[in-house]
Amino acid sequence: MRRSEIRDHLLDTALRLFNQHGYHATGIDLIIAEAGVAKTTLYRHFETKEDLILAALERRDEGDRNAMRAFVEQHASDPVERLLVTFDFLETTVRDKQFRGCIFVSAAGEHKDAAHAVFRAALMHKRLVIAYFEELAHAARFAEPKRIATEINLLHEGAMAVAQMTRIAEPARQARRMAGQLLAAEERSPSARGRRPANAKPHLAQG
Amino acid sequence: MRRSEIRDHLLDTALRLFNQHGYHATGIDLIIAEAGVAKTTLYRHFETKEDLILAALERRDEGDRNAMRAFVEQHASDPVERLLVTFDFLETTVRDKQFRGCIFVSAAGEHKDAAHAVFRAALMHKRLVIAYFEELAHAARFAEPKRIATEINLLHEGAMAVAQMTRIAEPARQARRMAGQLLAAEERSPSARGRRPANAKPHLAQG
DNA sequence: TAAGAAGTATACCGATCTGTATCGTTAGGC
DNA sequence: GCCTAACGATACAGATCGGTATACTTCTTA
Repeated sequence: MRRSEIRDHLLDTALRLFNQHGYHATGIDLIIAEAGVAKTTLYRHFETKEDLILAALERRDEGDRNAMRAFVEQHASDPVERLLVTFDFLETTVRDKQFRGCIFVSAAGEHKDAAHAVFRAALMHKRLVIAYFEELAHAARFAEPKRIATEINLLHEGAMAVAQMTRIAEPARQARRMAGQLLAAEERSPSARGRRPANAKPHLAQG
Repeated sequence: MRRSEIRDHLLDTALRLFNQHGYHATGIDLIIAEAGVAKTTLYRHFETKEDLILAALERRDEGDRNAMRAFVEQHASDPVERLLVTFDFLETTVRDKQFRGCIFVSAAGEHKDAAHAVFRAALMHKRLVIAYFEELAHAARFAEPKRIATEINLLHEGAMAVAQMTRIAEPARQARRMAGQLLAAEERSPSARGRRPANAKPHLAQG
């Protein structure tokens, strides 16, 4: 392994173990053993375990949001449909056999102080995801894109929490159907309704 | 403190600290210090820390579900309204300044192995809550009470996850409005529709 | 009221935790 | 090709973890 790759390899290994066992339950010794590097090397890249966690969350934040954007742009062009397609992306996430809940919610759950850097990093991820939903809701010309975004986000969070316990992908599909039902009843700007009547898209109600 | 009260006092102290700091981050020494008992006493009541966690979750499971039942029965008699009132109970929960996320989701998040006793205890709580929702959905004569129950549950989980991060109560109200919107569009058995037309209850759509 | 169960206080155990120190080796940029 | 920074390996420090042992005291109850 080239030296320039070590940092990312450490982050990926740590993310895998944090997801598998949790943050407190994953020791530094396990991380370096799984990554196959010396402890000195880890502490040359990251000052403390908390720094490692923060860097790992940052990496995952970027990766996840980029992946969602790419998935959405590839699977739908209609802006309303794009909001629903985010649930298809979610389904691919929870369908992974290694899925054990949202790592950001888990991170906040193990660092519950709202002033803690790890909590704030997790919160920032959620805010950026909601901002993306709002961007989609705005493009779809919904009358209240902010509210639509938080509703979509609430359904995402619910599906992930349920899937964390049941370890099945159905909650993601159920959340998609619920979102379709709700969006079909939402007001959109006249120009949007003119081009695409809100009640004329069966996929909206059927998810 | 009477000796018969010590066990419950230990469980309440442990629950408070688990909620405040998490399960791994809460040490035995802190629990006994906060409870004001000797370590020997704790280990006379609970064989291991895991046993303490399990007993604490069990206590909280019973308390929470009883509280929700009592709240619902006190605040609504109409069976559809009762499903929505569960979100008012949720709002009282997340409005507590000490709310830091669902302790069962956090427990599962820190004990991610689906075969782990703590994970299974958390899962059992969720199943019992869904069973109660199904009971309410059945009483409301919805055509698919099982699906309705899981949808209500998904909204509950979403609201709790969002409130865990934002530390505000609004997600609970938003989830109630979403539930009202969804239930208003649901089919109910003829006798139910005969007595109470599904589309004639404005509170359903407005939450 | 006497006996026994359960409480307190404290010292201790071995394991594990994060993080550091030491030192020989290796790889990459000039 | 050489110099230096980064690597691997290992030992270790100091704190904390869950859990036990011991010795003394207090409450409960038959």
